[in-house]
Amino acid sequence: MTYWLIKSEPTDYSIDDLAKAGTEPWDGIRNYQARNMIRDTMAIGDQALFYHSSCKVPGIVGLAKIASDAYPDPTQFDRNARHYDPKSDKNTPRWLLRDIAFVRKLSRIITLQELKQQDSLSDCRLNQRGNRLSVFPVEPAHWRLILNLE
DNA sequence: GCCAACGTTGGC
DNA sequence: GCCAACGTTGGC
Repeated sequence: MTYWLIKSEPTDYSIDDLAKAGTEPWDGIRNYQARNMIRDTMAIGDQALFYHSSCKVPGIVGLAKIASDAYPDPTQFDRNARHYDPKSDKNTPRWLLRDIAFVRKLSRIITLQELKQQDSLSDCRLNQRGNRLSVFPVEPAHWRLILNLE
């Protein structure tokens, strides 16, 4: 059982989109470190903080949970997809994904600015420099701390 | 295997 | 739109 943080650009896919869909294949991850965690460490039922990035107010906006095992991301073979990967072979797909399910929206956005002000979260990956991974594990203590800010 | 060039992420 | 901090690619 691992807690996660997953990022999404709200203009691309927001927490409201997930709320409407209920469950959604979490596609487009094209980073080996992220791929390995999706494949090896994630488990069905794991919970995740849903984070909005590259937007006016970056921050945590909701909760989701992992809803499937890992399987090949179909968008890697789609010539017209944004994350098409011509070098990925259908017999040994390079990129995997999992379905994620909507749990709930937070009552308010817990902003990145706020999270940065928490001394106890200074060793959370979110607050470390050059943090560009779109998915990473969150310590249980950090998880509780973050949700207590809600 | 090194490393420069290039591409991407994401806050600001 | 800028730029820091990566990750990836490809020549050698």
